[in-house]
Amino acid sequence: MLDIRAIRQDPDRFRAGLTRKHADPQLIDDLLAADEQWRAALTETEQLKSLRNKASEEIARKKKQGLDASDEINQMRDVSQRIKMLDDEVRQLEARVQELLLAIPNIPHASVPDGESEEDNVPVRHWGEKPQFAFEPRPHWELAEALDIVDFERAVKITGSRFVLYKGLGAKLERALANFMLDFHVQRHGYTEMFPAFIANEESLVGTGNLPKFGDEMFKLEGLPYYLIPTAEVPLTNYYREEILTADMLPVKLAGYSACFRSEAGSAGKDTRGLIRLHQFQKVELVKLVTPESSYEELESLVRDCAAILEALELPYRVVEICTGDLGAKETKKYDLEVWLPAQNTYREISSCSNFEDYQARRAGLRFRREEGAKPEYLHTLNGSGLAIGRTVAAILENYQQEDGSVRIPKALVPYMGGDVIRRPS
RNA sequence: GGAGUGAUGGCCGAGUUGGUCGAAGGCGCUCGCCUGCUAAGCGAGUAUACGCCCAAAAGGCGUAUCGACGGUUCGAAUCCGUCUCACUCCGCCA
Repeated sequence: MLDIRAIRQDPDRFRAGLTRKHADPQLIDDLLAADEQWRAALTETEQLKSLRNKASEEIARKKKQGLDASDEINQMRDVSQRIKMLDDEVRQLEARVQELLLAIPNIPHASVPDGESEEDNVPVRHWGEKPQFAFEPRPHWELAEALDIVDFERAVKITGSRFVLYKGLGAKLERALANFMLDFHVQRHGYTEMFPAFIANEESLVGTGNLPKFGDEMFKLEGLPYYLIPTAEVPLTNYYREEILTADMLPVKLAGYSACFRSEAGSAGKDTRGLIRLHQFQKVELVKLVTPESSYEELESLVRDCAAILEALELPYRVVEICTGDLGAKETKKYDLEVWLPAQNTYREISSCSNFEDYQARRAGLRFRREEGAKPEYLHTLNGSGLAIGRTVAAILENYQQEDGSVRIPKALVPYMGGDVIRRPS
């Protein structure tokens, strides 16, 4: 959520920001109109309440002295009626302002490259050597099926399409990656490990910005105000919701493993094979709560933290800076890490690292005090995938495959796997 | 799931015959005084949000907030209703 006071003060800046993001700048004018109505009504009730408070004191005093106060009481009867009506109006107008405010996207940071779509995203850095094969590299789903480590067909029987079941060393690989990533971020990067519930309530989802606008991208529990989390970002960012932190707690760095559930509405026909786009996948997510002045530095270090996993696994990747047209609603700036998938001859998103500035912090009431007695200020929040595990499995299978269909295990993962190769069952 | 108890400020805790209660008192914290040092003692201060005034800050004014929502009333922390949460006991359960 944007700062309504900042919008009142300089609406053009926000209209321009929305235009850059290819959002409708008219949203700002709708908001300002509603805001004006709300404040006019608010001023009126507050004046009446002030009158009533004074009269109440007067009545109390008179009664204490045994004097008659029925004149005042009768007058206030009407005033109270009027207040009741106006209060109702104020509530509705305020709700309208809130609704509009919650629906307005964040505006991009000045450094974000302009662009229409993902076509215009800017690769900023490449790492690693793409593997050379003396044979035609096979896609990860073929490898996985041949190795009998992922069962695509039976998973559909058990649940439905876009669900998978890991089996044998596939299941172990999934578990090994989770452990490896968590240990790595905790030990090398100083994150605190968190294991959240996979269900979150509506307040939390509003806090991170998934509601009210993106409810159809999630699975909702029938008859309950609960959703399956689309990412551990939700519980982690909401961990300190409605709290005021002290400066010495910052930066807060959390690493959480969870399953992530996405309805993938509107993605029919895309990535229907393999491990790339599923209704459930597992991920280690990094969340940071930081001071406003440090958030862009923290974004760079977040990208490095996530990239370090790819480097440790020796998977080639590139960093892409997301352009204004491809930026999500909540973000001011975002980098994607894309891993090399040789069988598809393409880079594929495996992590997404974003700065939200105070957009989520305002929604979730995440604040801090610089020192004892100082005014509370909103934090900046960031998050990044470190990494999406299913896509990491896909990347390992494709990059580490050998001609006989076996797959080597990256060195860093061998202690977690207890072996250095996955072979075809005999 | 059944029964009971409770929810007040950073914390503890008064306040339930409705009336200057944003809320006593204590603790904590901040600043100052005092004091060989520390402790103790003394004094002052110590919530949040929103609106208005002010170019802005400082500051001032107003409104709201005693779990949430709604009701009664001129007036509610105090009365009534609904809900939520926490705790205890019983049942069930990995």
